Amino acid sequence: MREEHSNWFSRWEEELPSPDELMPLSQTLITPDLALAFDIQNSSNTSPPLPCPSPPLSNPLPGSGNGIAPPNSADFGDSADLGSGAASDEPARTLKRPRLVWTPQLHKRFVDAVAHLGIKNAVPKTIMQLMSVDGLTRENVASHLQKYRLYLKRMQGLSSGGGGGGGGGLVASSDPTDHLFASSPVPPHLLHSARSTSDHFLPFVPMATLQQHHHHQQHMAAAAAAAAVAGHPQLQPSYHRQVGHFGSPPNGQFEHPFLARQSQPVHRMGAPVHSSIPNYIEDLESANANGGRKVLTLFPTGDD
DNA sequence: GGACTAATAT
DNA sequence: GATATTAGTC
Repeated sequence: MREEHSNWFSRWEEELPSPDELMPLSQTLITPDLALAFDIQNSSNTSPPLPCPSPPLSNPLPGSGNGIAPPNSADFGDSADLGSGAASDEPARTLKRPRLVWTPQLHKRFVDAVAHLGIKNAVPKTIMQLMSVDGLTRENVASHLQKYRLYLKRMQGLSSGGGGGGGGGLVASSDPTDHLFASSPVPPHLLHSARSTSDHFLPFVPMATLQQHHHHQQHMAAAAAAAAVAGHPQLQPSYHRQVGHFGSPPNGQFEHPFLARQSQPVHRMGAPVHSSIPNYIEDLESANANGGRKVLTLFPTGDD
């Protein structure tokens, strides 16, 4: 029974798409037209070599002299309407980003991050950093986290035999309810109601790297985790936030998915935790959802 | 002021 | 129903 713990993660890890599988996809959606329209050239690419092997930590500081994509550039309200000239320039900071769609893969990554952090330390900012998905904002994560917590709550209620409510005989097994959530296994320790950092389940998060002088407020554990996440110089997963805006390649360069594939020496140690969370690509889909809203879909390549 | 959560809006 | 946005709080 206890073995299940190491089991679930092992299985889970296996399920995780390998770096190879994850890389592709990316701008496949950027049609030649778009590229032309924006004068985008596929020179090599600007993204960092990313020799980072294990943890998906990264230092989310755009300011780096990378020359990579600045956090957010213009985002056009209507991508299709190149002519609109809305954001071609660089105003855009104020424009709204496309609605994010949580694909199963993206959600999986999310769960992975939460699992690694432990529900207690799993707060939007930290999760976001761990996921290191470009274009993903704290708000995105916060919103999703809110829903996810609700889901966990429900799960607990159901499995706890509480069932008092009109559950009837419904057990977790038969709940097609949250399709998305159901798509990813919920780490057992998440259901047990938050343990603490000291829990035997902390994957990486080397406290040794604490170098951030956090101010006050909030528990140190969270800060520690965050610091660890942010304070890893060598681990630079994928960091470029250029979501939803094909339009303004900061450097006028776009990296090619296939070209940019980072070689991730996924070395798995005995430890069940610490899967390498590679990189995700985003992809913009103009769905005429609401009065001309666009839908942003960050999706990984590889399938599940 | 930043970040978190819960509530509410779209 | 899924996300985004707002509001209150720490």
